[in-house]
Amino acid sequence: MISDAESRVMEVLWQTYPLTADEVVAILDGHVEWQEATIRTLLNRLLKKKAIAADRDGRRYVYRPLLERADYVHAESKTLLDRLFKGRIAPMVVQFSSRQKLSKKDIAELKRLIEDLGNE
Amino acid sequence: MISDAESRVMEVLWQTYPLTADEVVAILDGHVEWQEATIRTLLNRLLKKKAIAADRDGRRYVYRPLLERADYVHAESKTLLDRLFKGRIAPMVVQFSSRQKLSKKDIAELKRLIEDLGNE
DNA sequence: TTGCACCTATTACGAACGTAAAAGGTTTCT
DNA sequence: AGAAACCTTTTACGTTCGTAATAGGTGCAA
Repeated sequence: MISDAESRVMEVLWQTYPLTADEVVAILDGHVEWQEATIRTLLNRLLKKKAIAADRDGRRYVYRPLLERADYVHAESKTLLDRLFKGRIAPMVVQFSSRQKLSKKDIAELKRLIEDLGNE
Repeated sequence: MISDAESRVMEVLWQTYPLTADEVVAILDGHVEWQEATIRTLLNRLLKKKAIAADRDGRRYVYRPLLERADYVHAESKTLLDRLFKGRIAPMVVQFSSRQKLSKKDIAELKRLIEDLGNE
């Protein structure tokens, strides 16, 4: 429901909000190669999709997210897992680690998680 | 590069190949609600994208995958991880488990993986 | 050999996307 | 008041996607 380009804008608002359109543009500048007009279009599409809200602030609007990042992230993750790994996370991790060496940090984090899950 | 609908067709061919268009249609029947024509369109788009190949077999074609599932799966996973988790898998697992209880099977599998990775 | 059956290839069409320019409405400066 | 500046809202346009229908070619039965 939220497109790739739109999610770039969401990321900005998840980081800080409220922001004016100009501020969003400023933050994205250098990271993406979009014209200001493009970013305004994306803000409007997100508005129409109720992913963000706009509050009037004097003569301009300030935008803030309505959709929460955690919900979005979970939905996207679940879609991918369902589509490619029958909904299970372990096979994804296994597959991933067979292609790309996990960092020490990753291993440590996973280890800790497993331990926590184990003795609860 | 490969769309959602197209990947449904790829899954069929990854499972068994070569297959005629009719066979693909037969296998998908009941799983998706597409007309035969739709599936043929998808096969042609996949051909154009070089994701599959068609070999003439008498008066018809048999299709087989060119793109390997493991490559596709890895690419898709990586894209998602990069976009949402800065490329790291552990945060994804942590996030996921905070939203959705991991099955015993998942936990066991992860545990085994971690152990294998640990002492190598 | 001619029409039919059976395939494949071409064309269609609306919605969503990426990307952006143009038009409109308010302040504000002069 | 009129023009300029600054925002927002509309409109645009080429692609890709989902979903199909139709046209085109070829071997086989009559």
